[in-house]
Amino acid sequence: MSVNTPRLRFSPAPTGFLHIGSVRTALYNWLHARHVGGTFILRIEDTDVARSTQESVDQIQQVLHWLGLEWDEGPYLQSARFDAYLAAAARLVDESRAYECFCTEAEVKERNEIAMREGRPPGYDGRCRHLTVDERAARRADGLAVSIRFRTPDDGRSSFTDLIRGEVSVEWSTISDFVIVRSNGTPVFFLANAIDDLDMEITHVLRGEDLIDSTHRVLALRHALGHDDQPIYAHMPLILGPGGGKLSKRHGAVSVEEYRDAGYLPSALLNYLALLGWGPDDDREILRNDELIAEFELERVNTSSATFDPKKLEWMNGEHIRAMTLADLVSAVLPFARTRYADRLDVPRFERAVNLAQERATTLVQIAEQMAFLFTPDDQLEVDPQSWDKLVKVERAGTILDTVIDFVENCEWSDQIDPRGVIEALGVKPGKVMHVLYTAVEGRSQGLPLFDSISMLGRESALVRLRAARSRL
RNA sequence: GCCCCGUUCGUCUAGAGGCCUAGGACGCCAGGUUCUCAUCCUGGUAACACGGGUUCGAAUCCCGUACGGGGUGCCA
Repeated sequence: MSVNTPRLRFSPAPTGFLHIGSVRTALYNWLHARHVGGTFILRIEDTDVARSTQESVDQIQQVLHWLGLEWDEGPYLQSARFDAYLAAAARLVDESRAYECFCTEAEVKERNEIAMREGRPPGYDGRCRHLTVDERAARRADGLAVSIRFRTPDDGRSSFTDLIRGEVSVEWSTISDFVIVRSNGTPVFFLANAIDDLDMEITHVLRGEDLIDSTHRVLALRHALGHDDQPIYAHMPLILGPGGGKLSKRHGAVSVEEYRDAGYLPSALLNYLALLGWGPDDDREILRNDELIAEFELERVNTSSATFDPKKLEWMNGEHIRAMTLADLVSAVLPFARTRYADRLDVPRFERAVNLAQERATTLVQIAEQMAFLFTPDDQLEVDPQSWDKLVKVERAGTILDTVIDFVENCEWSDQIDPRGVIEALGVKPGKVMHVLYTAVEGRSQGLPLFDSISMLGRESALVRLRAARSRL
């Protein structure tokens, strides 16, 4: 009805953590809204009072904020609009487009199971469809619980145009009457969804493919409510776990919080998710948010479901880390450093270490861990067993350490303490034994560049560590 | 069971009838650069699910089969 700006909504159910698939739905809605200058609305679909939690409502908003998917309107809570839905349901009953149903959930379920067993299609059998006024009154007098069921058309087809898939249609006879108000008096998704999209003048509905079949029911409801116009629908492919099937906990992290805590950047997560089912029309893979917005085309979204690949996400996160300014990266790593070595953190050294780690890390957590040796007291430095084994096997390891200790003791101090000369003088190729020094100084045979590391630690601390390794030999 | 949607390298994808002896990216493998590791560079591996049509010509269009996913809830 409004022919003004496009209006889109992300409408999660607050029944748990925000799944990575839901995040992509939010992202595509947001991207399209921003791309066309539309309005992005957050609507919480909490009609299932029993399963919805305030905690989840808060979490959804936190996660969206963290990702930078800011909404323009809302959050609207459906639980605050029950009156509107119930009034509409009452109207539908008056008009005979819906009817009171006295079957209990358990009864319907049982009948469905019997039908399945006997090879008949399941679905509501229409038992309460044609009750007379008297029959209804009698049942109510018996104190039976009442739900309201929508009467679906008996024949004909339902169809709509999907922006991604084209025409989607189905035979009405395969869709049975469905509940729109539970016997506890609360409205069901289909009803609330239909009414809200109407009231909020939603123009584009982008959601997961799992909702494609429910579209027909929502459309029938809209029609019954007096609206024959349809929003533009686009059903996006689902995200599968490695090996196919639902992406679930057994595949690793499936909630955004887990990725955030593992040191992933919002920009990388968004970039990766955007590319799962869509791509710009050139070969670019690393895209900033503003580039995603500029390039995003709903018409280019794929039709087939995609498998989530943690490896590629990790690579992409590394790319985003490398693309950051040092100042941004420093503040991004800071919280991770604080939780690890809060009081020992010294800022100039931290910044220098971040700078060194930037080109060799894929997550923020990795960066924080790579520099841990800098903020660990000398006597608490943990030496990685494998690295130590490797050190022990080096011929003349003791001599090498002695020589380097002597060098570090007497050399002129600078920001690059390079012991290669004295090692070479021993007749040993420095490259082959450098891991000895890494292990002694950093606790691992691999890590931040050694010359910088010794310099950052300072002469005294470096000597303590080298001597500790020497005497442990 | 019935209904809906889908099917290009292991994975994400390009491909809208001839430009495809199918391109890019991740991964993997092999080299190179480098103070370690990583980054980076070079090269390699590897795919149009199958069967019928339509057409001079099909990865691209149609039909069927197989396979995968979703729905069939008083969940959303």
